[in-house]
Amino acid sequence: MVRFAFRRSRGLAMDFRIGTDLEINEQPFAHAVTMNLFAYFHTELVQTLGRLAEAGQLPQGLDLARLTVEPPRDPSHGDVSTNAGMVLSKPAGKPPRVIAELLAEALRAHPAVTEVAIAGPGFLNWRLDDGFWRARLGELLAAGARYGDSAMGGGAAVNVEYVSANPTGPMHVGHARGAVFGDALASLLAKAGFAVCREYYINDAGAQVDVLARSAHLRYREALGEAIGDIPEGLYPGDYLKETGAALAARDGDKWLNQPEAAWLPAIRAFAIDSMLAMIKSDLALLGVKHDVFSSERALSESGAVDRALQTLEAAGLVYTGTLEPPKGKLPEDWEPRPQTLFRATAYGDDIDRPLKKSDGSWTYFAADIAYHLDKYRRGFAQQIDVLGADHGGYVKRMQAAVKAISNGNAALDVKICQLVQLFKDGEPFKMSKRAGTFVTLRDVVEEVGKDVVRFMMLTRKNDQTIDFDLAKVKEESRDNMVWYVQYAHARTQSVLRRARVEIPDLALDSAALLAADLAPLGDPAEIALIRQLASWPRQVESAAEAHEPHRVAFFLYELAGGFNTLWHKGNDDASLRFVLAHDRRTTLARLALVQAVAYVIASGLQVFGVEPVMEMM
RNA sequence: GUCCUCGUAGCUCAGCUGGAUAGAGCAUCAGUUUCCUAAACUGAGGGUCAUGGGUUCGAAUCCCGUCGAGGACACCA
Repeated sequence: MVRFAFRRSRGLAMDFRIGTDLEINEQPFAHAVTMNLFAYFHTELVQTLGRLAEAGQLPQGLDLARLTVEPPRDPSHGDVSTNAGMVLSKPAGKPPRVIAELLAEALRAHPAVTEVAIAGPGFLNWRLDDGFWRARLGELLAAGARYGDSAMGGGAAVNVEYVSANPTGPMHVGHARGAVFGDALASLLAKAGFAVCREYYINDAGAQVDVLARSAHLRYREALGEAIGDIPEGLYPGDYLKETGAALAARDGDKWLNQPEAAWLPAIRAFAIDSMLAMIKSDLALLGVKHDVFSSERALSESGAVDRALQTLEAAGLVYTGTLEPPKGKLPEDWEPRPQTLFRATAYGDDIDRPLKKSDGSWTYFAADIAYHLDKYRRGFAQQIDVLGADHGGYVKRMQAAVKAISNGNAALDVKICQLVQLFKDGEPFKMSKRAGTFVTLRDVVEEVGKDVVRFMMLTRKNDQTIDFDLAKVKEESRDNMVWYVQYAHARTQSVLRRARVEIPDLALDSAALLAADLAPLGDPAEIALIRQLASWPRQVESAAEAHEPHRVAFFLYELAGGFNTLWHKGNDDASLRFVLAHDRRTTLARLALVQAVAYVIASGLQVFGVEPVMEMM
C-alpha cells in the first residue's frame, strides 16, 4: 500500500539520517540516494515538536501540513529558515515568537548549528558551520553525478505520455518542445524516485490516416511512372511521401494500381502508418528522445476496449443522450441541433457535457482517449501526466473529468500544455522547410544547431510560456546564452583539472583521490557559498519534480555556473584563492574536489535534460 | 459570448505552490581584467508585480471584478 498523502507537504518524511559528524569519509551511503538537508531539518523539527507536546509545552496533534523548512529568500538571514512560529501560533494558542523560541532551544543543541535567530513576524533562522557544509561536499563526491537522486517518489508508478504526434508526417519544432519536455520530466521524476513509464499514443485511427493512405497511394502511382500533377486539395502534399510510395511500389509492384479504393485502403494505410512511424522514431532518435511503450489507438479500439470503457461509465450513470446548446461564437455552417451520446463531464468540473459518438454512430476521439486512460489506470498508473500542445488547452478539463470518472477518483491526471516555439535567425523568422511543405521540421533545427542545444533551449522556459528560439543567438558565447554559459562552466571545471595535472604531474586526481581529499582547507566564504549552492541540488530536484517543472533545473544550473565563475575569478584578484597552487598540495586537492563536485552537479542536471556535458570549448 | 493560458525593471525572463527589503541576464553607467585559454568579473541606477476589491499574522502568488495579449470553442484528431 503506497500512501501519496505525504507528497502534499513540502517537507518530506524520510527514513534516513544526515550525518552531522565531520568525518566525511564515513558518511553512510548504501543507496545512491542523497539528502535534502531541508527535509532533514523538517523531520528534526517535527520530532522536536512531538517532544514538546509530550512535555506539555505545546498541544498534542498539531496540524503540521503548512510547516515549511526552506532557505530564506535573503541569505543574510541564515542558511535555513522555518515558518513554524507563524503557522502554529493560532492552533497552539501561543504567540509566534514563543513557539519559535521553544524550537530555537532545541536547535542550539544541534552540533552543526552555529547561530539561531528569531526575526520578523516569527521566522526562525539558523546557520550551519563550515564543517556541516564540507560534509555535504563529501556526500556529493561519493554520489558523483547521481547526487540529487531522491527517495521522494517512493517507487510510485507514473505514466508520462508525450509527443503522440499523428503518424501522418515528419515532426516539426512544436513537437520537439513537447518531446523534450516530456522526456526531461520523465527523467526528473525518475531521479526523484518515481517508477516512470514513457509512453507514446499513436493516433492511427480516424479520417486522417485514411487521407494518409490516399496520399500514399497517389505517390505509389507516381513511383510506378504515372504523371500525377499537382497534389489535390485535401491530401498531404509533403515530399516525404514519395519515399513511402516508392517503397510500396518496390514491395507490391502494380498490385494496387487498377483497384477500387476499398480494396487497397486498409493495406496501404497500414503500410503508410508504419512508414510514418518509422520516420517519427528516427526524428525522435535525432533528439535522443525514447519511449518505453507505444500504444495504438486502432488496436485499442479493435480490441473492444472503447466499448468496455464506455460501459463502465454507463454503469456509473455518466452517459446519456441529449442535445447540446449550439457552440458560442462562430457557428459552424453545417451545425444543427441533434441528440448525441454524451459524457456527463459537468459532474467532474467541466463546463459542458461532451459527445462520445459522432453523427455516424462511431466513437469520437475523446471516447477512445477515455478508454486509453482507463487502460493506463488498469496497468497501474494512478498518476498520469499528458504533455500536449497549446491547441489542446480546451481539452484538459474533460480529460481530467474522465480520468476521475473512470477511476472513481483514485487516479489523477496532470496535463502540461507546452506553448508555441517561434523560430528566428538573427531576429528574422526562420524559413519553412521545403521538404515538409508547410513547417520547419525537427530535423532542420537539429541539423542547424545540434541536439543538445535544441534540448536545453526547449527547457529554458516554463512550459506555459512561449519560446522565441533564435538559431543564431544560441551560438553566441555570452552570458546571455544560457546553454553556452552552463556548458562553458562545465568545460572550465575540466580545463582546471587538466591544468592541475600539468602543474603537479604526480598528484593523483582520480575520483577516488578526490573523494579521499581532506576538505578542511575549504573555508573561504566564497568556497562555502559555492558548497551551499551545490548542496541545494537535492532539494531542487524534489521541488521541480513535485511541480512537474523541469525548467527549474535550467535556472539552477545557470546560477550554479555563475557561482562557480565568481569563485574562479576571485583567483584573479587574489592568487591565493586559485584552485591550483603548485606549492600547496593539500589545499589544491581540496579545491579540486570542489571543482569536481561542480562538474558532477552540472552533469547531473544535464543528465536530466538528456544533454552531454562539454569537456572542452572549441 | 464561454473557457484556458499569460500580463513582474527599457528588453528577455525567474520568483521554490502564502513569507521577511520582489531577483537574474541583456541594455545603461562606473570600475576590474597581459588571469588555473575563454565575449569574463565587481558594483550602481532602474518596480504602484496590468488594475480595483477580498481572504489573513502576511499576497506577485489564493478568490471575485475590470482592462489588455494569445489560444481553443458539437459531430475534427
